[in-house]
Amino acid sequence: MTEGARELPGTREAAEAWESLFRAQVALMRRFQRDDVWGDLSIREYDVLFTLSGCPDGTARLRDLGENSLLTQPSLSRMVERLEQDGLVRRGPVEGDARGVAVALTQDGWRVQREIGRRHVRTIRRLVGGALDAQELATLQALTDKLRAAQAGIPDESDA
Amino acid sequence: MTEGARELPGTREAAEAWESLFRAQVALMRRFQRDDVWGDLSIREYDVLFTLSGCPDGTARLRDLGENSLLTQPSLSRMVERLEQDGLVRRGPVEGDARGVAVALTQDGWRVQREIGRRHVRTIRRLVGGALDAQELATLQALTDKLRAAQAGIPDESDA
DNA sequence: CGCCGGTCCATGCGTACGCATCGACTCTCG
DNA sequence: CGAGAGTCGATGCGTACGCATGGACCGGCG
Repeated sequence: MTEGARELPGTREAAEAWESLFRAQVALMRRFQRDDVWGDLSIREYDVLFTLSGCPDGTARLRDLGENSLLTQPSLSRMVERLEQDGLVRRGPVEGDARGVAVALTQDGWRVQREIGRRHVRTIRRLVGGALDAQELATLQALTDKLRAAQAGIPDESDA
Repeated sequence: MTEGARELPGTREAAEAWESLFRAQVALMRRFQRDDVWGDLSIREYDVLFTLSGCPDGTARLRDLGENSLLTQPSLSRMVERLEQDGLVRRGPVEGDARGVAVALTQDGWRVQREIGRRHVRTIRRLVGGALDAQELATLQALTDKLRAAQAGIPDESDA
């Protein structure tokens, strides 16, 4: 603490860590986007398929899909509509809640996700695995997992 | 290595680290977006102002701005056009290259960036600083800096 | 000097996005 | 059981986006 400014402890550290995290994500994302592995769909659409592929039966509620996405609810709703027209997902009712929409991967959806994922993971290995060793990767994963998990416990506004 | 699959060493570790990093970024970004600190401009527009605020004289070439952004060149071009109409930046010629466009923060641009930045950094401190301690933040920053820096040295295609 | 490939930014165009809102349904509570 | 608040997803509408392309300029080479 060499400055005289009455800065709350940890503010600079937090801001700089976030900026580094954000910039790293942007730099990698730019390269992933340029990568020629996405076929006909956008990286955001792939992300939805990927999320579904990690859900039981490749199925999730529209609402739950939105939790892991930066898209707004209307945008996600229309994206799923397009994915259904492309035959990659199917929309159906939710057991026990007539408001809900269940989104499920079709056979084609599984296949497309697997094919793109296989190519994509190769790029990840090259760009991420080529930058950090196994120990560093484990540490990075632990820290970002912790960072993400903690968000659930922090309220929207701090002014108690 | 307990699996029989012929998986290249480090592939899973790299993929899992990237997914954790990505999800953490999405989770934080969602909360930042909901945060009521952005005034009239989008988070992407603020990011441009923030980048400019870290450049000498608050000035950068359009091309260089694009390097730190996920936006395409045409989108960035039009965003800067809007920011100029809003009086936040000024476009001018580049010394020694008549093709280039220099983007500079105006007085209003500096002020708006500072005001939003001040509020935003408070949220960062709460959500990021509230999740990791100083040591962890330093480690996270070091790893993501290294990850980002390494991208410059990795070619687009690996198939030599 | 004149040409030619490469770079930099702008523009036409179709599409996906976010915001506001709506209709349908669920849940709570009197 | 019925009313009102809350949740979930769809839709109208204006706008920002990405893709393809164009025009201006730079740099190298004959």
